[in-house]
Amino acid sequence: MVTLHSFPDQQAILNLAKRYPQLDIASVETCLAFLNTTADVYQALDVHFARYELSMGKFTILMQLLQADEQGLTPSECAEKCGVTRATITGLLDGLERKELVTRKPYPSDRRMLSIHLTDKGQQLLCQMLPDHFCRTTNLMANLTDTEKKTLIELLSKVKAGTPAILKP
Amino acid sequence: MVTLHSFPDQQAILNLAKRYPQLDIASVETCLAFLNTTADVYQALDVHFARYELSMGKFTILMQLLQADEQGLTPSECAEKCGVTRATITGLLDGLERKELVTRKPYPSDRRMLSIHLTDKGQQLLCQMLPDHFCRTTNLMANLTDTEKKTLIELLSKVKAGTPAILKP
DNA sequence: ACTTTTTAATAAGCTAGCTAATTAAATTTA
DNA sequence: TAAATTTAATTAGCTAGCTTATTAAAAAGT
Repeated sequence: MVTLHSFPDQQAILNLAKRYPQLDIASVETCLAFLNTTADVYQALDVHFARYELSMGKFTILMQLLQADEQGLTPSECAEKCGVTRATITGLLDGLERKELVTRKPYPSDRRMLSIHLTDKGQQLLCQMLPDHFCRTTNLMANLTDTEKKTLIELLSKVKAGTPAILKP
Repeated sequence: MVTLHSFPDQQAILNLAKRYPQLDIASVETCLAFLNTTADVYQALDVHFARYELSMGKFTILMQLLQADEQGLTPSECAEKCGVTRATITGLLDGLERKELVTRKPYPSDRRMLSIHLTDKGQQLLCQMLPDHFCRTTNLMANLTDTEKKTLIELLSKVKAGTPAILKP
């Protein structure tokens, strides 16, 4: 999980800007605000999921399985839907299986694959926690009006559109 | 690092909203937009820091040391400024020391403490990478006008203000 | 002056992410 | 039909975060 904060004060940014003309103060401040908010939100979410002895990764898999049909999902499908590698999914499923929240079943037509299903216990846990979960998610965003939520989504998509600039060689 | 994505489609959110009246669609969509943007930005930043054989945590420590005075920083001060535990700082300093970017020196007046300093090599690495780093940070935010950057900072601080709602028992 | 408590850094053990390699199974190629 | 290639899941090894415990050193209390 990410709890890293960065707290440079205004003076530190100004000092750096003197030495590095490439530093755009407004951009750096926006970036730092984003990273600091991320650290806080993730830390709070970790506490939240820990109440139910879950992590965000485990919870995400459970949610994907809740919405899957009777065939379940393969580990590869879980990896794709959750945006992590298959190796990571293996570890997460190990934990979920140990807690008896999911089962790994053979895939009928391909012995390389598995079919992952929610157990009754897993379904019950989600039923129990989702009201609380959605309440908290709603309250996380309660300080924003509906217009502000839309604005935030638009601005975040502009930030996201800038990520290739970091990846470029 | 966090690369977890969550990609529920519109229909999935609507289905859940039918079963869980606590689910506020606008809040969940805003939250998911935030988490997805976070995943992308962190993934891109990981690639960026990896070019210099660093991680965000290591880079943050180096930046704190760059701005420190001649006394350096203690590991405790690093932990506080970076927002992680002292145990985590120990591991990060191990890596930075192995790369000869920092040195651990005895603290003059208290043998429990250490004084951490940038090496010449560490300073040279920062001088070399910071122009590129600030260019990329500027480009990450280039799709936003200055007004939008200020708006984003304000909206993020409202999100951050909502984190106690997740922490509350 | 000695004992107790607190503090700093680290070690141990864990989770969750990654990459690369491995094994078994399916598909493709010749 | 057999060999070669590709795929799915896992394993191994790593990093970076955490908590808890440990050890050495300083501070506080008696």
